[in-house]
Amino acid sequence: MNTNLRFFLREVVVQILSKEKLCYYYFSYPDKVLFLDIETEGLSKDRNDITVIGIYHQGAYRPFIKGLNLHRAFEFLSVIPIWVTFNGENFDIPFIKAKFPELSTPHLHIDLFQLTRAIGLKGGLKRIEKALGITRKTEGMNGYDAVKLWRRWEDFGDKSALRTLILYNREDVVNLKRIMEHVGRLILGEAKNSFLLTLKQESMEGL
DNA sequence: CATTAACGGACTCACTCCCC
DNA sequence: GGGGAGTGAGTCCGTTAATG
Repeated sequence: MNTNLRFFLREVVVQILSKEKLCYYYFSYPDKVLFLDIETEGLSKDRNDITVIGIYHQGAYRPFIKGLNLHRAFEFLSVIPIWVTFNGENFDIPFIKAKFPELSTPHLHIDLFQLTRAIGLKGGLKRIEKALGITRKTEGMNGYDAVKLWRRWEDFGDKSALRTLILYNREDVVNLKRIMEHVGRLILGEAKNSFLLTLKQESMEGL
């Protein structure tokens, strides 16, 4: 086997194992996993602030709101080592780092954006929810609506806007778990099948 | 040996996608 | 609208094979 081919195969194995490993840890340590989704005032972590941090941990959803209790999210984020996000690598975590510079990053970060792509599920969170048959009360809303809802709360004290924003964030973060369960079972199932297939082929060759 | 075409890897660049 | 990652098309360059 030439060097390039060997290098390529090793990369493939590492890729497969890393996906599998993330899912393995997810299912092995459910009490050490939190689902995280933030809402912000805009897209720039330098210019815009976090408005809501939604954390779903052991079946309980907790919203942390700017101006009320946002800093208390730190207590969860600093203690729970496995974080599950959607596109968090490029969005949520840079914002969190900017907000809490003293916070160490998660020991294990599962970015569902990468895992869903890896299994051929294309698109953003909302599109993937649809593909998996997941419905929501805040159907049709997007992140920019979340910005506008926050402005209504902050500028006019509109409590219903804040309630809708929290509901939107709750559905985002709870649906992360449903997607994670689906993707995780699929990846670990595939890994198990490919392992069994290899065993079967090897035993056939032995005959 | 010299030339040329064909091929493939490496690289760039523009574009798209994703989060709010 | 900000910014990072992925993707696909286009380009360049080195290697190889074919041919005179």
